[in-house]
Amino acid sequence: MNSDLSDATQALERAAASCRERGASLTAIRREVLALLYRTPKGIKAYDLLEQMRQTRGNASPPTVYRALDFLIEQGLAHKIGRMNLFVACRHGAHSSPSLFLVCPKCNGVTELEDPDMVTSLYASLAATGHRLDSPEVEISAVCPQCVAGREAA
Amino acid sequence: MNSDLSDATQALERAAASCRERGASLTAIRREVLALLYRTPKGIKAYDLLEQMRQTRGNASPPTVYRALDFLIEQGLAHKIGRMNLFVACRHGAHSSPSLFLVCPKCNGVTELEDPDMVTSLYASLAATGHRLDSPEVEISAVCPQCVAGREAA
DNA sequence: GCAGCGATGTTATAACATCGCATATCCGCC
DNA sequence: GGCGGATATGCGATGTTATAACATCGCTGC
Repeated sequence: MNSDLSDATQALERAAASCRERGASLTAIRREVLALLYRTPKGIKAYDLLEQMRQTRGNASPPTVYRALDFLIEQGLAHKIGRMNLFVACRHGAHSSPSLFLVCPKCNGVTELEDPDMVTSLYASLAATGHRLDSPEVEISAVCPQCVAGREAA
Repeated sequence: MNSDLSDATQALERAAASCRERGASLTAIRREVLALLYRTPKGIKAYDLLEQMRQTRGNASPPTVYRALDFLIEQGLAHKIGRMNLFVACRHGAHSSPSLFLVCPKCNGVTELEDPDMVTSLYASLAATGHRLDSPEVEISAVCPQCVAGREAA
């Protein structure tokens, strides 16, 4: 039972473990931020995150949030979506392959697309021009199914 | 002779013509902004653009620049690179297919990659998940050849 | 003239992100 | 136990990016 809750808890445990392996530590603040990211799969803005944080931690300030986010991104546990200034949790524990993020311009939601063929194809194109893919984030602006169907669903 | 200069001039003429076709007009301000974009193929930030603008147009303000940029983007003459808050001119007159931008995290440079196969593959993946590609901009963080070679070239 | 309209000017402010420095906390070491 | 360094946090100010809101200008058609 209690699927969501225990899923999130397990994910946090895994995240903590993977940090430990690297000699980093998932402190209380970072853990809270990561938990909030897990709770908002469509992505969340730094200042909305800050507002949430203040409910349990009244003295939270912008640096509190940004430092935690920077840490999580460094650890590969989260990503930043540049276009929308949105942050999302990474879906796969050890982002083995780069991720494609679909950012919906209508509702600002972010979903992650995993498509190995896509990634392979990308790599080939990049290699051909001498580029090297370095960040595991590929952002694509695309209208999400809800907004395609409902014409404004958020 | 005089390759660059006349190239830019020709590009501006083409841009003006394509605006006219749509009932839009490439005014002096917009033309200046576009010219500046042509001169900085690796992309430029809005406030740097503003600074440039002020040299010939002392009263330029943020909205001056942002409105011109919005217009150029609407007309498909420019793109915004979300991750870096960078603006670049579009390379192909009438962006028939979406563009792939390679953003170098080392030097912040932007290059545009045209790869029809890539785009086809992308479309297929998106369609499979119910998404619809709406913006002609796809940003990919990738180290550019110079930085791959030189280990910090900017 | 003057209404209508798109473009521009101008001021202020919203939204996003970082700096700099002081303090606290953890951990290994003596 | 106490010291010292590294890491994390608190906190205020500041820097950077973008838009809101409203006034004005200049053209075009009537």
